[in-house]
Amino acid sequence: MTQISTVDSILDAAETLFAEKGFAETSLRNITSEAGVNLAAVNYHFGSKEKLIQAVFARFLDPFSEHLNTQLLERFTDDEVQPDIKELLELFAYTVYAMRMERLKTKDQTFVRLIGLAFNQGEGHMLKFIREKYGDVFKRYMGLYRRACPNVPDEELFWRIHFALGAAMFSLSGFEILARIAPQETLSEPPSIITVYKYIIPFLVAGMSADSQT
Amino acid sequence: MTQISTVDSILDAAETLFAEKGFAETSLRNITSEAGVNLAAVNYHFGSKEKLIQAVFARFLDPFSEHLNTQLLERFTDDEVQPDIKELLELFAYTVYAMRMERLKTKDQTFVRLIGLAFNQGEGHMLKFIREKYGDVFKRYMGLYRRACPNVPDEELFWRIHFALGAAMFSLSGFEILARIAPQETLSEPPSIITVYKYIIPFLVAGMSADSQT
DNA sequence: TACTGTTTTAAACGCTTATTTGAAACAGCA
DNA sequence: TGCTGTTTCAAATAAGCGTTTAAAACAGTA
Repeated sequence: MTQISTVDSILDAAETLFAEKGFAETSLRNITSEAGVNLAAVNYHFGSKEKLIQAVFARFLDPFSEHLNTQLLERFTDDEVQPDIKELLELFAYTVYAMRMERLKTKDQTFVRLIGLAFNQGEGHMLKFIREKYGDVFKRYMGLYRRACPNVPDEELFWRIHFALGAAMFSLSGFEILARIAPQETLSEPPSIITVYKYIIPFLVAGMSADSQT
Repeated sequence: MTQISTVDSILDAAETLFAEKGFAETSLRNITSEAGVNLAAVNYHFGSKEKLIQAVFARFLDPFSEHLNTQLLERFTDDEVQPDIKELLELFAYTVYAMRMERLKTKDQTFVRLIGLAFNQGEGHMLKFIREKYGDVFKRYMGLYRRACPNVPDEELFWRIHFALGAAMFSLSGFEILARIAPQETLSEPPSIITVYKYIIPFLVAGMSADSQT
């Protein structure tokens, strides 16, 4: 067990607690006592609670968007070829999953829950922060769907992508609660979050490929 | 303009503010000053903030579940006929829309945002309250999907329904923000929340009807 | 009018919050 | 060792929170 810095233990604790309870419900005293550091450390190292929240997001969104971006440039270079919807969805899912694997102590649904929080209780400035920092990668990703679904008009495609985003975020971030009430196919196999990945891909592929509502 | 009671103005203000900012971020002082009533009125009429939250939910979920239930019993009585997925989705969408129409002052996405809050920051006891009060109607509704998708196993169908729920909740509750950045098909027609209803139905029908992941 | 129960009011309660402060502890270097 | 900049610490600050209280205002009835 290597010694980790004050900054990192604050980020670790904040990430976990934010994902579990939300921003407002998590106090700095919660975070610092969980991290085993002094209360004043947050304001010393980050300046304010607000900036701590942004730092938590930056820590996992930076590698996430970088990973996604390099994969996009690597695997979808040819402008002539029509990208495969399933491949696009799987790439995104795998990137989320890879981020999770990089830090073993983090729970499966932590990242998705944080993203959901940004949308639901960020009061705008959180989404603004995310859009400004990571908007370009997202736009490039959306552009590939544009090419993958040439028969779907721009407006409808925009909403379809957000339908997909919502489906994924809701089911993944609420996985722990939902898995408890979900029926199980086989008793031998305990329900893991992989199940959701397995089921959601064909669901979204079908939705994205549906005939347009002209 | 008819005079409304203290209780109702508290519920109105609480509903709006909760949907906008969440439970924890909305103080009783916010609510009572917005409602134009005394601070103590909340604890006098509702007992506590917690019970006020439940009252806000009950006020719109009671008529919602009743409307949905009567429609289900009315239109899907015959156990032999296989229900149509599109009809099931449209019934749900219409019920949400009808609840919105009943109270004109309420914003389009208020109800969906509240439901989303219950899932995201209810800390369990909110979902418990909803499940206990409205679980039966939801189960009956889910049972119809069971019959409508005979080739999809229970577990996969369960997740598909929650994918659909997530897609709807995310896009509807975030409509105001998303509509601002969405491309518009025709400039003549201003983007309304009806657009989302129009687009999401075929998306979800296709997803729910997709081949199972056996 | 006098008495009733209900509702509203202003003020206070005790507690938690984010943030600030100044001193103490620590590091690296002369 | 003595100095310097960085980091940690306990304590205090001011503000906001949900909730309670006791008195005032109100409505209905006898």
